[in-house]
Amino acid sequence: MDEYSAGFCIRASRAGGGGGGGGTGTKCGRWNPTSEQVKVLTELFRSGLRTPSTDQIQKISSQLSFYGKIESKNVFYWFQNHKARERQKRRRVLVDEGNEIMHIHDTTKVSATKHYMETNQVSEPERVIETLQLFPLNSFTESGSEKLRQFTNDCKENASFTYNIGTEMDHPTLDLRLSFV
Amino acid sequence: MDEYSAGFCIRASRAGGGGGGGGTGTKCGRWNPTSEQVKVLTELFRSGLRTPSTDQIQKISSQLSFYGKIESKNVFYWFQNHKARERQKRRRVLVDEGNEIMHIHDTTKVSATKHYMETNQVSEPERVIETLQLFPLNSFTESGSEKLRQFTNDCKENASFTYNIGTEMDHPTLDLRLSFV
DNA sequence: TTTCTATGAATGAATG
DNA sequence: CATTCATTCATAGAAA
Repeated sequence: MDEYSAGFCIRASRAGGGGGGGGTGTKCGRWNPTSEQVKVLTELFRSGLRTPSTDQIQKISSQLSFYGKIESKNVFYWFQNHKARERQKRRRVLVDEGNEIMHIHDTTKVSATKHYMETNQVSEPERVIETLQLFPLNSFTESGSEKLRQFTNDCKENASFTYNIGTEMDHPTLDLRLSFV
Repeated sequence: MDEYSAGFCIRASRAGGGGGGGGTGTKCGRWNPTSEQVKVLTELFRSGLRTPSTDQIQKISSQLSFYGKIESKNVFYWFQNHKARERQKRRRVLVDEGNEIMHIHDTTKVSATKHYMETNQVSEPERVIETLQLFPLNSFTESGSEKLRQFTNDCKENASFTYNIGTEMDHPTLDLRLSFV
């Protein structure tokens, strides 16, 4: 539910068969990477790149646009997801080894393992090779506005907050703003 | 789907509308905003509020607690994230558009490299409506960020991006890493 | 068809 | 304010 969605490409909710997009239109579809794009991205990942900087993302996106439509955010999400899921899998495996009692027919793990076996990912921790120099981490020292501190301890949840805005809180008061004066 | 369903709260009312109530008592780990809450927050953001003060956060949180469980820190984080992602998105879109321009020579292979909708309606200028006066927006300074210069320096590429079009862009370099230097 | 899986996209919650 | 992690939603494509 983000802003840049095309006006009416709504996803109603849970597995909504009602389908806003219709599907056949393919207009609001999500990015469908080509095999070449995936190949390059995977290669970069395997080379050690995990979280490319904004600059890197832009360059990668530019390069990959040769193979088909792509946007920067796609690259961003791809790395984000890829890293997260690799870690997720690893963690699940660990847990699985911990409780080796309850995986009778673990089809999920099998298929996932099969898929990731060919790329040789699971057993490669932080393989930062010579391309490391290409990823300058931008260091910036900046403020420490720990304003959040005030809210972390804040646990006052006045469920019975009585605000007399219009004398009726029955339904959503769209004029909530008025009470902020 | 039965492996990690340890029993988390089920998404109740993100896009469903109404509903809101009911299972608000779930022991969800993280805040799951109601559609009404999101609506109000978005409206506030749209009205120009970007970095609410502590006081404003408290009030907003109190008001929104009517629609469901919420804490001050949720409001704080919401604005933080919304602003950050808005900016991040805008940056990406700008660059993508720039890339699109410099990929005109790709019209040979890339078949359907049309404009993606991506109708960023985010461009809501000074939409400070009448409700602005109702807000003591003491912290409305979008400027003064010297750190922001980090990206102005990046804009240099946009202007004089002399890509080696005629030379070696016939087919993408398979060893992409080297081209990112 | 329906079901399941892989994965793109989104966002709450941090951290620096 | 920028960046990152964790979790979840949503959906295209493969199985069944």
